[in-house]
Amino acid sequence: MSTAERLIESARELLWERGYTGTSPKAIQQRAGAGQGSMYHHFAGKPDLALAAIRRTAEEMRAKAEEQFSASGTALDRVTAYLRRERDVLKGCPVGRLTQDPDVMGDPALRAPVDETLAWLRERLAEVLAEGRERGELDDALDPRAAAATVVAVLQGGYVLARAAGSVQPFDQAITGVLGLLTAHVSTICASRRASGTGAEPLPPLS
Amino acid sequence: MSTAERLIESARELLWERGYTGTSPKAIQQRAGAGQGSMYHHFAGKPDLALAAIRRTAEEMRAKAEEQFSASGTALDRVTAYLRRERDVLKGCPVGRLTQDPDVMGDPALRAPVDETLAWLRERLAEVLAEGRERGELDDALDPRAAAATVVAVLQGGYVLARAAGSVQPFDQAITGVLGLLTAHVSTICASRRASGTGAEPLPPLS
DNA sequence: GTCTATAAACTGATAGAC
DNA sequence: GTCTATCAGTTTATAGAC
Repeated sequence: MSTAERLIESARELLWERGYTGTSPKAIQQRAGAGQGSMYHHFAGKPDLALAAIRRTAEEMRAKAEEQFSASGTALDRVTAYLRRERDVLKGCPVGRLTQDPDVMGDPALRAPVDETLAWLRERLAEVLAEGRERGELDDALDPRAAAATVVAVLQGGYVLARAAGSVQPFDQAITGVLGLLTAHVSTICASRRASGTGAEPLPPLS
Repeated sequence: MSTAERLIESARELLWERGYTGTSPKAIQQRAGAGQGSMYHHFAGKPDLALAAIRRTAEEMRAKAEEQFSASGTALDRVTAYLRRERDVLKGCPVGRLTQDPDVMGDPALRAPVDETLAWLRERLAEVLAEGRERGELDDALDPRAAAATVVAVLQGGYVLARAAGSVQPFDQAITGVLGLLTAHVSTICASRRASGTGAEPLPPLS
């Protein structure tokens, strides 16, 4: 791996672990095994290197999410696959955590990938949910945009709860909770079943 | 206000705006209008002052939440009041944001109030939801602990989305979304109504 | 109690040798 | 390209005058 690559990867790790303010150029250089001059040869400075790191992290995050979003199965299957995907829960979200960094949010260039990534996640999830509604998998009462924002928020907030507790338990509970709430919107067939006391039964396969 | 008080209040503001790592003793002193010696006379150092500030913020947060939790009305009324309460959305949660600060999470004393506050929020919300279920307001299918974790996560994640977007819109959408999902669990009466196409009507008053 | 002075380490960057 | 040297400013204190 080239020196520039090692610097970017080291910056990605440190930004995830310690944030922008908590990450010094020196720390990045040491982790990358590079000297001062080497870093300033490849990058204009800390913000420039951070931008490269943040862009790569954002890109990677979208690619991983798209794997679940574009998979086969019902809308709820895909949302469940996304939420239940293996994650480094206690490390938190490498993109979401940057929203707490005033120096990142104060720099339009650094902020843009953060903004775009979370906006893309909401849009893409809204599309998946809207598709599920059109197919008759999901209740018409469900607002795809609002539900999408809720799903992304549960994920971001789940990380916060897990880190505070030092345990994945509250994260898992939050995910379980929102999936349970979404299940109640799985077509009106489900609602009528629940009303007649047979809610525990699975739905029939899709046509 | 005494010098010690001014230092604590200044620390609270700066911890909210810039986090622990991003807040220097010098910045706290300047905002408080106090000298170096003054701060070190009243507090052992940055961690000690931060602890006083974090404890106060945590206490205030619990007190505000308890206002809504212990209010009158149905469980859903109280959860709605809590979620819809006026908030400084773009500033984020002064307690939740500390979970992103490795120096806070690495110090057991600083971490404790953060952990305890978010755990208390989940427990208290679970109690409110369990009470609503016992009263027959909420569906038996709803898991109070999971739903409570979801509600707190939506709040914490909503802040993240709002800060990323630079707008309260995704926060409001996430809240609207989770309240919409919860509404589907408002007693089985609601489910049968939705199944029969009269879901827009309000529920009858409680006995 | 509050102030100024001092200090060792770190931060973010530049200069110039190799 | 990579290195070491240097630097002005900041961070987190401590010391001691008032």
